[in-house]
Amino acid sequence: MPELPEVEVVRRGLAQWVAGREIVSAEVLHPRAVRRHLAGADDFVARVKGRIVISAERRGKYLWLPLSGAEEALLAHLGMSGQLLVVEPGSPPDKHLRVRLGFGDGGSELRFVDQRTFGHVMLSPLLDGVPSPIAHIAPDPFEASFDDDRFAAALRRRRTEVKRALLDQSLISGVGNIYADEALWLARLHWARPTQTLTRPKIAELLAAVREVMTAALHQGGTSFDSLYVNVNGESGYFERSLEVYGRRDRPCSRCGTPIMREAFMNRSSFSCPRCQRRPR
DNA sequence: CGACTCTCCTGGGTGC
DNA sequence: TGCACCCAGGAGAGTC
Repeated sequence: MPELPEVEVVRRGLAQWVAGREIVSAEVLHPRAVRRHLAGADDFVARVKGRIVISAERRGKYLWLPLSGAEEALLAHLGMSGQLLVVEPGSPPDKHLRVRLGFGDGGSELRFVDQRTFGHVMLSPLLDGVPSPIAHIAPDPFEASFDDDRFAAALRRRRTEVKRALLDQSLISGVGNIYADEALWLARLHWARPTQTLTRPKIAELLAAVREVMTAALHQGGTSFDSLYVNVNGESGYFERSLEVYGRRDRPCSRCGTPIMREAFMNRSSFSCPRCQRRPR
């Protein structure tokens, strides 16, 4: 599942392999992939043609490619299973190929591949450099505009559980189920801890944990990156080697040896150490 | 507005 | 071997 670190690896790949190139052809193979482009697939195709990709940007789990001409960007979200692949033209089509872009230099093409189709691409206006459909989400914790004190104040005003708040992209963007569990483990917080009981030092510790697990993941994701492969779909190797709790039910906590437990929460899984992360009363 | 649930989707795994 | 079912989960839409 691509969260902030995986999406950042993709962004770097796009900046390296796609920026500066002119889009000359586009093909939408599955309408659901452009469902948020309300003017439709034909409009999407017509409007990306002839545009030069200026750069590759990211906020949280969203990626966008500002395009030449009007203040517009090609906005993408990978959902659960989305990949952006840079491949040689004519290479065999992937089973779940949804959108294909070709470039004027005749070189590699950009493919959006997505098995579960939770991801999407669209063309959207840029307002102050940010695509309008994501104007409502908060900066991610690696942006200069992310304000730790503001986050702490907003978190303490909430009347909810800390994990639910971490997953709320309007409070902090880029955190998904996996890194939420990992950061909570590192900060020794149970996912059900009421946000209004968190002290400011504890929130600072939690933010540091979020940054630490994501930075570690980014370093590992970056190392598996090679020339024509812009995909990182949560399969960078970080999953296998470095996760402390996610997906590790019944395996020993690396701090205390207690078996990790899995609980259902928000229709998904939460993994935690019952000893290091005491459930609130 | 805040808190919360529902819904979208596919394919691998599992139990009978 | 077939089939029903469960599970993974981001985030917008909808409810209260």
